[in-house]
Amino acid sequence: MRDVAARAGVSLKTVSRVVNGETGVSDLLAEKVRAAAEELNFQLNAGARNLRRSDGRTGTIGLLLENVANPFSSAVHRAVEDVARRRGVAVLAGSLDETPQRERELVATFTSRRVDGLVLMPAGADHAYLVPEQRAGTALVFVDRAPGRLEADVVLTNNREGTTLGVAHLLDRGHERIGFLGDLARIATATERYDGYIEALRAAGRLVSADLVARDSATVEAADAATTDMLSRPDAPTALFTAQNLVTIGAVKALRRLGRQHEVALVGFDDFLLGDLLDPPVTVVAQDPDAIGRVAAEQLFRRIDGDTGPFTVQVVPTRLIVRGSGEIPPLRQVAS
Amino acid sequence: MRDVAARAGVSLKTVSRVVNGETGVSDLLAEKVRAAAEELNFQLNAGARNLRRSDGRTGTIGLLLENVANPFSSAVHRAVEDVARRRGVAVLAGSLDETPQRERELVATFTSRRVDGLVLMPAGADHAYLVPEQRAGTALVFVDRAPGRLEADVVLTNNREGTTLGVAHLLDRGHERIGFLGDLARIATATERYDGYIEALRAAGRLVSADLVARDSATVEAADAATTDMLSRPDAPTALFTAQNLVTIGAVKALRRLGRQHEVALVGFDDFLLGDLLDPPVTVVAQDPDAIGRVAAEQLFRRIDGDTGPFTVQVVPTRLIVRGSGEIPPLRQVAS
DNA sequence: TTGAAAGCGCTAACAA
DNA sequence: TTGTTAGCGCTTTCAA
Repeated sequence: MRDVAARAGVSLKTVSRVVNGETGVSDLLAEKVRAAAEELNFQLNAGARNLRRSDGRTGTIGLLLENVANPFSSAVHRAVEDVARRRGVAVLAGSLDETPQRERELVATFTSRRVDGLVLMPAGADHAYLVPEQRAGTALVFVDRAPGRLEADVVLTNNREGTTLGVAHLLDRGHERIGFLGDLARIATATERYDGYIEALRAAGRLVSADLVARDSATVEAADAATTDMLSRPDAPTALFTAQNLVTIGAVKALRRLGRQHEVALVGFDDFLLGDLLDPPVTVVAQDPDAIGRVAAEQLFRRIDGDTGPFTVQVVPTRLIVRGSGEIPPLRQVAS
Repeated sequence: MRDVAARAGVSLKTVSRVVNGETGVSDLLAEKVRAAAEELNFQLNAGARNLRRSDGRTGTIGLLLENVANPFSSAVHRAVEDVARRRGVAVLAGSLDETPQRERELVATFTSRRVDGLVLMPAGADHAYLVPEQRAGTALVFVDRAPGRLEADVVLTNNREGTTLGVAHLLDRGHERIGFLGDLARIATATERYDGYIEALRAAGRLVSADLVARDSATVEAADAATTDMLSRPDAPTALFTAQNLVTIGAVKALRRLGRQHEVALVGFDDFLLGDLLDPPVTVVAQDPDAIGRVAAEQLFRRIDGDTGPFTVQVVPTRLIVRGSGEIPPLRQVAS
């Protein structure tokens, strides 16, 4: 910037004014400055500006996701990016892989770069460590999972209600024995979905049978095995509710291998690419990652802009997408 | 940092030494400093450090992708992140949506934050605008597509050879009329894949028939329509090569709707989630986004670490994954 | 082993 | 309308 000033024959401050689009610079000088900046390929140093500025804004936010490569996380990412882009804000992103320690490391990496705010899909359960950061003015919005030991804005999926919706759909079609396959029980959303399953059964006056429940089936392979196992039992379920993406895929694989995909009903939580092209097409309770990301980013920027209202909990609704697998009627038990 | 110094009763410089792990500080003082830093929740300001440091490193890199939410891009993202994480480097990411203007905007957003390097999956064809940036010492690695009017390191997929492999696979099974459905011709990789198709036919002594080629079918809908159209012609192909992800899905949909998915052979370029669960499972020429991202990031850090060797072109091989759809034999034309 | 002083590139506050 | 000075939080340089 000094070089630009020298070349344009003006003071540093004048260059600063032109670069920042401030008023009160004559057209003549402004033009000279612009020409000099162009010739020297001048680019404002955002770090230096931030150091001196009174508002202390870096125009950068941090985004902590389960895994930048997973479809749900990356859809949230894209939605956050779109909101940030409109304001010229850059997005630092990182993956946590359900590792609380990684969460703390990434938060430190981002806050040391003085991000204006953080959108977190948290891996840990205790966020008290963020209190000083929050007090220092960093905006914090949690997505998909609520913070622990910390008050902050949250944007959540309707996990319990969505599951209830899906399970009720199966009950309505006459299924009496509905199996539940879920993600790791230590993950809050997994527990909420399990609660939804229980609630739907209770509401219909059904008993919950322990041998129809397989929680902690976190991978495709585990879900495949659990499904195979559950269906081989004497009192096998006539329908399955799979509470997560990979779990659904594992169940589809197992049903396919057993040749029972047109016999056992299936409703999955969370939509996935090509679910409509499978045979039968998979009925799902779809989340809306796009809305989650957008709502979270908008809340974040509201805080960054100075909103000091009470913390909010925003719930993004799920939607039942009927495609076929969830509408298979119960198989009549053959008397043996 | 000044506060920490005051509280520990030492000079600024001593705190700096401790925080940076420099040697030559007595254990006593170092401990005092650490205690004070802890009490005050001290966190080093990365921006201020960068402003003063001689090497000018920010410990941040920029990553420009086609779209952070698309499976190929996000897999590259994850691989880059993993390499960066090992060095404590943060990653700024953004989507270009095939828009050259957006590419320039994002580059500016990132370079004004003084990233140490940039990994680009470019949208534009002219990268001369990056010359000053490159001269200023920003490391530049292109992925998936080569730069235009600029010399830089590149990591590419074996597009032409991969396509040749897939088309030869169909020729080997006796197909004489093989349709080609491709992405926008202005995208370099799309053209390379088309060239591979031509080359495979030529190598087998076949003629290229214009009515078997539909380039510019960039969306699922366009590919669906093109497939439907092509298969309704008198001299319809007995096999299809689809040169991109969404194009493959469009073709699958069309074949399914026509009820000909077990009749017309299909080989797609680029693998996709659940391709193995479709009926028939889809044979593909798979790229390796993981390797692409890893190799690119490693090259980037080599440059950041001062490697001044000649620019490199690294080609990541593709792999034919045989699943069923590509092994359907040619349908005998019924004499009418 | 420790510290004082200068200055990175920029903007705030004030002066001309 | 334009410019001068100080200082953001840190590291470098040099001195003690």
